[in-house]
Amino acid sequence: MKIATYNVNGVNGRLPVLLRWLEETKPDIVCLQELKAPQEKFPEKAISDAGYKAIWHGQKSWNGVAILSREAEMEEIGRGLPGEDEDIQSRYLEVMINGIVICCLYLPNGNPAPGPKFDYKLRWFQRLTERAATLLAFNTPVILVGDFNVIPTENDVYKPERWVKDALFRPETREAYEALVSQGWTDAIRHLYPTEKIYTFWDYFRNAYARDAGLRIDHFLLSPKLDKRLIAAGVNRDVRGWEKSSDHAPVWIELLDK
DNA sequence: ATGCCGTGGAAACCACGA
Repeated sequence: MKIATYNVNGVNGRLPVLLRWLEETKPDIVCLQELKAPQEKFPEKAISDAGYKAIWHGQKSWNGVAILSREAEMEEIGRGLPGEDEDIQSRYLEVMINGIVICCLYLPNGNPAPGPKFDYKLRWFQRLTERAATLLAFNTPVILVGDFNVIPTENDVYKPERWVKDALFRPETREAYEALVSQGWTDAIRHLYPTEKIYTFWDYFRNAYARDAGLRIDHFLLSPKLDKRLIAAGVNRDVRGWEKSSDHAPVWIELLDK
């Protein structure tokens, strides 16, 4: 079973690229972030014609997450993170597929930091960590997947010294990520590739992709025991080089079917 | 050190992203 995540940066503007990538790689489950489309403007027909069922949580202009499934039935558990009633940003969607809880997330960017946006990022992170603990307590397989907007370590960025004051790499952010992971989660990419330079995002500016000036900010966190089913993982780097690409590349993992 | 590009929505510019 192949599961992928892709921050599309606009699901409608990205539709040709998204459909080509789905056709070429045929993941079984897909988590999308940054739909940038209201609920009624999600391209349901095109996704359906491509062979995928979809559940999505849209929002006008910003954010938005979706989960697609090619064959397996998919049941929604919930949308939005508990813990802050006034939070109306569409950044979290939770479904059950094949006995696995899939949590598709788009963690706030948090810049400029410090400031209210960074405070929101840290609050959101705390809520995610609480939800993650709740899910772990059920002892069912869970995957936290998506755009975390976190550079976990110096090995996950082309030039760490340039990012130390950035909301993606500040100590508070890395500590929050470490606190979450230490609940017992496995960072799938790092589990298989402990030391390699692996990036999932390259800025549109300054020829970043050609220079390989990238960041690793899209992650799969696997609940205990699920790591034993992890057989492969990678980044579809070439997609970042396609015409009209997102600034993120798709990331994928392959799990042993149970 | 930097929003230089890209997207969406509204309005012919601006907010926002990382």
